[in-house]
Formats: sequence, structure tokens, C-alpha cells
Amino acid sequence: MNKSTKTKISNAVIKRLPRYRRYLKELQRKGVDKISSGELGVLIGYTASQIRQDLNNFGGFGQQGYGYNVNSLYNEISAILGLDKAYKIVIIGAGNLGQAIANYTSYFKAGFVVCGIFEVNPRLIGLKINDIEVMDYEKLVSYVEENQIDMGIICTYKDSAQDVADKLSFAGVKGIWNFAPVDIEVPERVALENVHLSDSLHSLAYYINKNQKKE
Amino acid sequence: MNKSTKTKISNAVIKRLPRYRRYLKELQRKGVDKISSGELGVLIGYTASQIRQDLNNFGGFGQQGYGYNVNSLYNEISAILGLDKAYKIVIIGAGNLGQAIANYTSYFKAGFVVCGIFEVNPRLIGLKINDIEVMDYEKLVSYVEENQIDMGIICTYKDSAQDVADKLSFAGVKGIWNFAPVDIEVPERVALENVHLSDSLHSLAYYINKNQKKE
DNA sequence: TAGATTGTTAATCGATTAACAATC
DNA sequence: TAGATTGTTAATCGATTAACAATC
Repeated sequence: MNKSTKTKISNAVIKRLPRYRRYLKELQRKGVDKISSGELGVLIGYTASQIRQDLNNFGGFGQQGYGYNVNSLYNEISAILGLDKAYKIVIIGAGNLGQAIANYTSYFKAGFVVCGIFEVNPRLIGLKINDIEVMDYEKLVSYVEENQIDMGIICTYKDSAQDVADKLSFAGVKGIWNFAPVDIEVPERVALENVHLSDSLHSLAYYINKNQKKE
Repeated sequence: MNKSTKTKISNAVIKRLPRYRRYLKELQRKGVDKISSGELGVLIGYTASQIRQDLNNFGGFGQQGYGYNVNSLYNEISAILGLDKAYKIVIIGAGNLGQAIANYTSYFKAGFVVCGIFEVNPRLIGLKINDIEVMDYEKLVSYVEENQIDMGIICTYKDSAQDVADKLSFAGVKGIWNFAPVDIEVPERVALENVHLSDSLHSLAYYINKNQKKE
């Protein structure tokens, strides 16, 4: 039994891992070999203590008196996040956002393979977006089952989002990335990540006004 | 001096406000007049205690023995977030994501007015996306200054993001919504909200694998 | 009035930071 | 070896939950 199965790792820690990975990638690109928690802390804006605490949830990746090896820490974090695997993906909704996410995911994210886009609008079905076929939403469940799709990305309006989530869950996806501005329900075995763009925009509005008040 | 200026309100509270507002909107749509913190808690998935604590950061919006009036609480929260005002916006980057955000923001978000999109690619300059003109990135600063733009949305690649942020800040925007996968620096007077899509996707990958391990 | 539910103080819980012994 | 820096325990801080008096 490794350490990660012993104690429940908090959400806050997990949310920081991709950020560590981004900075390590950058250091790698610059040819930096090793880094201490103190130096990384200055760079990334966390305390050295927090960085060491976070990493030690998963194992002792450092070396006393030296620090952390950039390459191997990058690889360790990638493995913890599951980014050493590949994921087969479908996108539901071929509107502007669906198309943007399709391009974004398939172009920039090695390991995330967009296999198909599903739509209800008959004018879009049959088209190819960036070499990815747009298929009839009716065929979603059978396609996901037959092709063992790992992940669904919901880019529909909010009224359809729960139906899409139900179909994806039923068909056996392991995770859902939801862009519809609504909170959806999924079985416990399905991982869910919400991107509530409107919530983000609305909190930005708050901070804009708060800043004005300061002086 | 009102209550909100007395104590610093935590980030966690602000991030929950748009969510409260979404659920109140839904109740309003259903014709519900009043709701107690207990009922709202069941709906939204927070404790009644947390809801009352959150709201009391801004004032006493409820009535003992009765609960909260849905309409007036919705309006109060909208005002707290600054959603009773209008915001003039520019988008930088007319790629897939920029176009999607342009449509999303101008269609669905009353009060957020997309005035222009800026691009370096000469093949896109002069086009209209959804009635919004695509302009030369060179003209960004003068346009923002002359038109008193409130907010900039960064939809460029990560290498340009800091330059865009610098120009926007210099030209006087009050807030930046950043979609580039990099952490940018802005003066304190500028509000910044990051949407790190890749970080979100990467943490989803973690949860997908964690769920698999459970059984 | 009696019942219900808020607003607010106090208690608990969890996450972050500090400290330091272990060790490379 | 001496200096540096980790891994880890202890202390602190902040956020959430519980409790209850105030009051509609």
C-alpha cells in the first residue's frame, strides 16, 4: 500500500498539482536541473513549507541538502495526475464553445484524443471540425460503449446538460468536463469537473468594483 | 461605512455568490417567493449555517421566522457582484476560443458588452465576428483609452499573454479575464480572474484515476 | 402568542505555516 | 565534515459548522 492510498488527499492539494507541473515544465524548458522548495516557492508564489507538504502527500521526491530534480519531479507529478496515460474523449455540442474546446484539446493536449463530436442540429451532423466527425446525438450512447470512451465534455446549453451527463454516465465514461452553466448530478464512480465560466466572470465583476472602492 | 468595508471578505465567500445567484434565479423562474436558509442549503448543497454566515457578510437580508425573499435576495446579490452595472469589453485573440467567448459573452451576458476583438493575424483583421469588428492588435491601447473599456479578455497563446496584460493595464482596464495557460502579473488596481482550462482538465484526469482505484 | 427562522457568537475542523531533527 | 535542504511534527490561522438568543 503506497502513501497515497492511506490518507485522503485534500482537494486543495490536487488543484495545485497542475500548477506545479506547469512551472516545472518551464524550468525544464530553460534547462534547469534542480530546484529547492524555497526557490520554487518564490517562482510560483507558495511557501516552501506548503510545497514540501503537498509533495510529501505522494512520496519523498526530494533529497536533503540538494532539493528536487526538475525532470524527475515533473515526471512524478505527471504520473500522479494520470498524464502518462491516454484518454479517449467525446464532445457534446458543436457550437462555438464545443468547436473551440475540440481544437484546444486535440491540438494542445497530448494524451487527450477527441474521437467525435455529437450534435442535435441536423445542419451540423456529418461535418468535420478539424478532422473530427460531427455525429448525431442519438448515437452517443452506442458510440461511447463501442469505442470505450473515457471522458465526455459537455458544451451544450444548460437545459440539456443533465440529460447528456446521464447518457455519458450510463454509457460508462469515467469523467465529465462540464461547461454548461448548471450543476449536474453524476454517479459517484464518475469524476466531474465543472468550468462555470459565468460564475468566474461574475466574481471578476465583484473584484473590479471592490478595487475601485479601495482608494 | 457599511458592513462590507469593515472586514475583509474571504475569497471563498465571493466565489459562492454567483452560485447563490444562479439558484435564486431558478427559484424566481419557478415562481417561488420565499426560501429559508435550510431549504436553500438542501438545494444548493451547503449548510444552512454557511449560507447565513455568507449573506451576513453583506447585511441582514432575511427576516426571522420567515426566511429570505427570493426576488430581493437575488437583486441584493446581483448588486453586490456589480451585475447591476454595464461593462465594456475587448477580447484579444480571434482564434477559436476568442470567437467562442465573444459569442458567449455578448449573447448570454447582459451587461457585458463586447466592443471589439483584437488580432495580430492580418487575415482576420477587418472581419466581423457576430457583428463585432476584428481590429489590429497595434490599436489596442488607443482603442481602450478612447472608449473607456472596463475589461479585457485574453484569448491568446501563453507567450503573448503578459504583453497583452501589460497593454490592457497601461490603457486603464479595471479587470482582466485570462484564458491563456500562464500566470500573468498585473498592477494591484487591476482585478484578475484566471480560467486555467488545462489545469482543470489535468485535475479531472487525477480524479478519473482515483475513482478507478477505489474498488 | 407560539412557532419558525434569522443573525451572531462560540466550537470545531481543516489547511497553512513554522520549526527542527534527520540526512544527503 | 559542514552546509544545505528535505521530511515531518507542532503551532497557527482561517473557514466551516453548531448552538442559541433575538425577533418577526
